[in-house]
Amino acid sequence: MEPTDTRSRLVLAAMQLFWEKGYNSTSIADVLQTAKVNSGSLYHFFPGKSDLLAAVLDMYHDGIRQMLLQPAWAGVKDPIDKIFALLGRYRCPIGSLALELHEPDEPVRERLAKNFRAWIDAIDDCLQQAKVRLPAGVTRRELAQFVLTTMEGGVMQARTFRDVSYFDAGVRQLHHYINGLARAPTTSAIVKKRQLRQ
Amino acid sequence: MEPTDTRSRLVLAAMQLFWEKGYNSTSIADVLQTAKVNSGSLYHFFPGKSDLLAAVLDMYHDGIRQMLLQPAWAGVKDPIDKIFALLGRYRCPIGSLALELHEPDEPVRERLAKNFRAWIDAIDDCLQQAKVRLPAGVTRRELAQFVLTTMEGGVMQARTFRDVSYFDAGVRQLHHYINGLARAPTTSAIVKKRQLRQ
DNA sequence: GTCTATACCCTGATAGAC
DNA sequence: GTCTATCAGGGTATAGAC
Repeated sequence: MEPTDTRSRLVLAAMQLFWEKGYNSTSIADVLQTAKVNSGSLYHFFPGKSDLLAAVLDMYHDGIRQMLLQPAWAGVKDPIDKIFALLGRYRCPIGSLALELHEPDEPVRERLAKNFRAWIDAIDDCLQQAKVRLPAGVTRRELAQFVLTTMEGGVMQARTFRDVSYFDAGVRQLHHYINGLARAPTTSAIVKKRQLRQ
Repeated sequence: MEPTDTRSRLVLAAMQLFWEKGYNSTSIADVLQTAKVNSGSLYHFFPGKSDLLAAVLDMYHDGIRQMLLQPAWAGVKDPIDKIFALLGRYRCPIGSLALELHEPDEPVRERLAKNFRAWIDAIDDCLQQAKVRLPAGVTRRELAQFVLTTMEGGVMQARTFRDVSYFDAGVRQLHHYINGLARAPTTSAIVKKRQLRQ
């Protein structure tokens, strides 16, 4: 398993192409050409195209911490800020794939869901850390899902209008919402005082 | 132009199939079979498949008031309630198409945007009617966009998780957000009093 | 405007030698 | 594990008589 063995080259090429052109518009031939691999080799590793997609989704999932969260959160302490650091940097690449596939086969669908869940978990963690600043009535998990909803919906609108500001506007609204919910970052001592006051 | 002329049958069949199976997974042959039309006739009316899609999108756009807004708003007076009546009933059929097409040609993209804009306009109208109940700082248009963002993002998540409750959860969060912004429905007299008080 | 037949291409996938 | 050559099928679109 060298850094550029055949299988890896295939998955990497597929990842890139699926991202750039979408799944349907990427042909096996495209992947072979980009990866500089021959047809026979691809089918040695993968039974078919959708298995290649599954491998790509696995790679996304496995890399989420190291490749996405860590760099986005470098130097960011406040958990709420972390959420928006994430939104500021990424437009969840999985989302485009998720809707492009109208009825994905089960292995693929599972992996899409697994990726979504990983994003929601990451945001949920942030909210958990900001727990004391959130009012009691807030369903944390649901709010975490809502962050992802905003991200996905924003991506879709931005793409259709060919204008990223639609994405930004969605994030701004979400920020407004969460700011309205959460108290400003404070030390736990101050928070406790506030809680007592209510 | 009878009610079931060839062209209409084609557009209607395409609309139905694009909705059920998606655009890519619907073949021309599928459309022909459903519409009970022959290949030659289709190409007499439409240069190609994407032109058929454009016609479908036009039909969606032209029907938005009569077929979507009117039935959803029957008996609903409060403008904020109208927004959620819409969300309660529809899952914006255009959204699925919008992301399925990774890079739609310009005529199609324009029509997708036009449809989105029509939805945003409808929601914007509601917000406009509820204007006095919204705080001054709210960017109305952006909030209207955000409603659509929630809708689209919710559709995507619900589909991936194969669970509509993800959509419902998004709507609930949005409701929570807007409730936090808007004052309760009141007569204009009371509203005026409140405004004076501030 | 409608019909049948069909061209033509690109797709995913396979065969089988090396 | 890798290579070349190739298949079978379905896709969009066309031809040309009626």
